[in-house]
Amino acid sequence: VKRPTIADIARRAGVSKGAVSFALNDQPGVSAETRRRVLAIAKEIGWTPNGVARALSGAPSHTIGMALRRPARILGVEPFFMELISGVEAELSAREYALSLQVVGDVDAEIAVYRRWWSERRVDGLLLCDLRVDDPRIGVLEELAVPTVVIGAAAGAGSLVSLESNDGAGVTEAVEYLVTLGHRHLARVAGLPELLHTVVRTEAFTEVCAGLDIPPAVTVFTDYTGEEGARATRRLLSSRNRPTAIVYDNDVMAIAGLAVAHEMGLSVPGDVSLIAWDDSVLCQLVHPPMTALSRDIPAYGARAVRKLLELIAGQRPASLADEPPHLIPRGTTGRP
Amino acid sequence: VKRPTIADIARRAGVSKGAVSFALNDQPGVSAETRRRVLAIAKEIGWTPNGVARALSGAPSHTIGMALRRPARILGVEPFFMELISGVEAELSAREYALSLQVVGDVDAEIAVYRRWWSERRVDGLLLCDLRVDDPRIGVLEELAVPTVVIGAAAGAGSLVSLESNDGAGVTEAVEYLVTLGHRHLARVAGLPELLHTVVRTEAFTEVCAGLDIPPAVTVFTDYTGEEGARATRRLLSSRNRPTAIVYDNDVMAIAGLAVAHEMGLSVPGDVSLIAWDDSVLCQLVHPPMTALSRDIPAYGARAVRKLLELIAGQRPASLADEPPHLIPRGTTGRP
DNA sequence: CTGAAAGCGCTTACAG
DNA sequence: CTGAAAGCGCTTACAG
Repeated sequence: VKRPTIADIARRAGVSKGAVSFALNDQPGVSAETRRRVLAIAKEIGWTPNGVARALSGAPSHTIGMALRRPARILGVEPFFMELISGVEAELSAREYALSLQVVGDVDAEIAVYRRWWSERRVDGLLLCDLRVDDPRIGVLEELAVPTVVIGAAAGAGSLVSLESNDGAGVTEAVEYLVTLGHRHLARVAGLPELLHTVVRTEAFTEVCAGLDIPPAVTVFTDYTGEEGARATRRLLSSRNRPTAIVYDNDVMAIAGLAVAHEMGLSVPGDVSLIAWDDSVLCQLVHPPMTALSRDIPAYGARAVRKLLELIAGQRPASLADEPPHLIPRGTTGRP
Repeated sequence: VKRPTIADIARRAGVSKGAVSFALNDQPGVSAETRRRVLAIAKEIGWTPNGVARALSGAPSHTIGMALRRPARILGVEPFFMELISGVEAELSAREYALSLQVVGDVDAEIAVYRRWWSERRVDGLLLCDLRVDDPRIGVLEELAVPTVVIGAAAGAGSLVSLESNDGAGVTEAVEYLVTLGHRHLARVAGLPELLHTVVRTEAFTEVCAGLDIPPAVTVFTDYTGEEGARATRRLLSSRNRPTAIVYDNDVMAIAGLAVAHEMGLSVPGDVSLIAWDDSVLCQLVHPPMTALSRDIPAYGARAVRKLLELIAGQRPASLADEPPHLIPRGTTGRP
């Protein structure tokens, strides 16, 4: 059950291990004839490279790393990450790259993982998610000089390359749509306030509301769970100055909000309009079906990977904003 | 930015690299005094082990592997895997183990990944999901003799250790409950027919229905998506011999089925009762709330990991069935 | 109890 | 164009 090594190939081919390595890696230093013979023998005896040995010699690992710090209970609930990962995987596996995924408990553990991965050359680059205000990870990764693409909000990405999620455009589209319908009292059930993309959305809300000359949207921060989404909705809908429309930072909270509205005897969209950020089957299946800001998350992950691979290849891709989300009007929005 | 190695420690301590290695790994062969000194120096200069080098020397990698072969679009939709993974991660990280996760396209790619992982000692063991009828992975893993715990159905697990998901108990509970309510015409919207746990559920249905002296449940196979769940429901509800109750193999399909029933003008549970396999926020948030077969999936993942770690430690844990799912009656079930 | 050495499978300067 | 050697950071027999 012993795997063949380059030493086996070298013996059979009657050349040195070094020559075999050059031939196998398409490097100059061997004749065309030797290269051909080495490749044929490698194929014949079923040789495959030993990634661990390569990594120890400092060769690229053909692996990119991603650490997730969201609490476990949110990971299971939000399809966002699995969709992102499926797009990432699709792009990587087409190029024979692997993904190393690690769930971490806190930012120190996360940074320790990056340091280890990079110093052991276990990864050739990183995908960085969920940027926070004054994120300590940025400085560390800049110092390590590990190829990194920041996903999501990018204002605090420092010198790292980023692929922004264009949340501002989403806010604009949602608010303009609601205002066109006649709404003036907007609310937002937001995610974790320390996440940068929450901040970006909040600022965009302020700006867009001011630009359209309506009162600023009331914002309630949550942890993304259905429970907190329901609680926030209950609070908003029982306040004396009840909003006529609510925008939610994810679909789970929007669905929970819809249930609360029904429970309170309010009609949707008659009494209150609802919009979910990120579309999903959930949004299509509830009654009335949920108006949503949709984006192609797997494609987003795939684009981020392509950028990262360019970076690893020594290019210097530009930071950009990704495609804006687009609004899919369904049954939960109407005139106030 | 160069990481300290055991050679640095050896130089400072005035001993050999071998002695340092023994001290660091708590192996016999060094005096208590030397061990203490080595440990102190390692801590002082911030030494951490290089996993790649250890792996190349055949030491345990403190990593377990898991390959997922579900199509990407299903991964994003079903919370099952993220919940399982979060339980697995929780248990692993408490013991300083890492998880290697790889999404693969087909069974050959999956087997290739296992061979590579094992021969490079990138993993100490595997978690195996989604067993199929005559699963070719079993024979390969038996031959490689890699510590493996099979999750889910275990009938075809060969000599591998398994932690069955106890689907039979779930079927019994659901069917007995429906029959007690007065149902006699049951249907089931099942998952992929080639998955072993689908087969196990089908057989359990046949057996339980026969035991309770009611006609066998009509079964429609799907790919787990909401689309196919909706289509299957439409077909069942428009057949001349309409079932009075439908059990779904996952929550997404059950929610889709509920939407179809509403669309067709049928009352739930007045005209038809619905039960979802696996509870989730979706089930709690729809109207009426969905009766569900609930199980603690993170705990299940954690238990599987504990079994695997026992196996890796050289013990021979027994194969068992996990806790049975329990029925949570909600609004979608009632008398026919 | 300790040291010196070989080896894991590869890559990469360094000589010819 | 090719070979022989050193090295990546560790572990583990093998001698003392």
